[in-house]
Amino acid sequence: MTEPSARTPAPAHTARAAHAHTGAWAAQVLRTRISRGELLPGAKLAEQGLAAELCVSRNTLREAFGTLADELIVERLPNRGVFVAKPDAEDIREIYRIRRMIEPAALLWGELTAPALAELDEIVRRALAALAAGDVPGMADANQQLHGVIVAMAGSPTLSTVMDRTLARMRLVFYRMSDAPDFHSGYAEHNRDLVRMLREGRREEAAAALRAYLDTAEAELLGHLDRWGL
Amino acid sequence: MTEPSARTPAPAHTARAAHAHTGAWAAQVLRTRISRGELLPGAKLAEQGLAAELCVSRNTLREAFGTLADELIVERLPNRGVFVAKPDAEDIREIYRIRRMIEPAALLWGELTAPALAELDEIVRRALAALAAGDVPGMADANQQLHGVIVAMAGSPTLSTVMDRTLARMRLVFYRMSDAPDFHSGYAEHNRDLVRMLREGRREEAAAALRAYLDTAEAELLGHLDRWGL
DNA sequence: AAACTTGGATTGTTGAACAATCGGTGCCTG
DNA sequence: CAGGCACCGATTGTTCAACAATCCAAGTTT
Repeated sequence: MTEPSARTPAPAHTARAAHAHTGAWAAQVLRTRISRGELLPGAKLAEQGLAAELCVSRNTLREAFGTLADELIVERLPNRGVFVAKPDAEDIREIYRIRRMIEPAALLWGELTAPALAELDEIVRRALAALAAGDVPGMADANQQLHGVIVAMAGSPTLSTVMDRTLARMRLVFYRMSDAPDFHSGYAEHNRDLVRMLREGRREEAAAALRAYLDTAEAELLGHLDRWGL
Repeated sequence: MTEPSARTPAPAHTARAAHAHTGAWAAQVLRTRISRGELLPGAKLAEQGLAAELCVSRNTLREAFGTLADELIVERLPNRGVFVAKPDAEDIREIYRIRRMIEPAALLWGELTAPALAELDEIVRRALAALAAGDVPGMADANQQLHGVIVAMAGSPTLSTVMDRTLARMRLVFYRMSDAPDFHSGYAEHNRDLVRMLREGRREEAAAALRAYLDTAEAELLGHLDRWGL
């Protein structure tokens, strides 16, 4: 069953792409919804309703759940259901443990190509523009892209996937703290300095600065999580 | 869940999976079989036969396939079937890209505890004993354990999982080259030196040595892959 | 009011069914 | 005799309907 699905009142969803595997397609739909904040941390994903809404069988939806659970975007409670992951303090610590390892490693030992540097410059430019415009989502996007490109310097698809999933979990953290103040304003200029060090070949310095940066960011997030409780 | 496993031989009778995650149980069974070399790279995993042998439905087995495909232990060719992964040169390069990042990072920035050091010593001791006895599988095991413990110093379950999966892929590489000469003899003493540097707090030195070690190991594997073709 | 029982809803798993696709076989054509 | 083409069986992709197991909440009993 590829395109058709014309048998049900296709809900507000134009997505009817040629899905290689229906399960993967469903996973991508849910991934996107979660990433956009349409499904907030803690929300329940009921099999019956979702299967009907996506026009896939429960079995196929279940396959998608397995994928998302592997990515820790979703939590599976046996016999209770599937819920959007709700990162707690320990999750935040784990996120930063990962980032504190692979990001500085990529800075130190990754391949520093001209295109990569150009890309970093462009992202920094966008981040500074967003900062000047007070565009918080824009700064958040640029920030995530920058750190993704840093890890991409390692040249490893696997590590880039790990980073992508980690950043997806970071987004869940931010959705949990949507009422907390802005975290990104202070980081745009910091990122600019980081790229400058890289361009000048001061790799050890950049790695150390990034590790310090990640330490303070983690502490700040944990502090706000404490303040805003739960 | 799924009990203490311990149930590979008898196919039919005893295998009534306890109600937990039958899919995860099936995945673990296949993971073990592959890791032991009972299923060699390139072997086909037919849905029908395997489902019958494991006493699970095709749907459940398919869930297990999804898990293993995510782990890159298994390759899924659309409409053709599922096969045990057969790592090629590019896979080897990717494996070492990963290891060259996360292992030295763990050495540099991980937590160097006394129990971890004791564990490393014990593993080195076993590796040297295996070397003296000419016990190649023993050396291979000790080697993998050592590098697993190194990454565990990072304190991150996620990174340890990445490393576990990477080592599982390494095992597939070795199964592909079972006719090639022994790779491990030269590494036991190298690992001993590595642990000594760590114990003396010479972290940068240990990280650099490990990166060099990984470079030569990769080159050696790639060379043998070329020599023995395909 | 606390503990127990019951009922309804949801998940976990299965088996069968059907469409889609692949690999090979053998025929036909040139 | 070589090459291409259509058919055929086998396997995969997906769905459906059913049932057992489990959980949650409400109602009942003491």
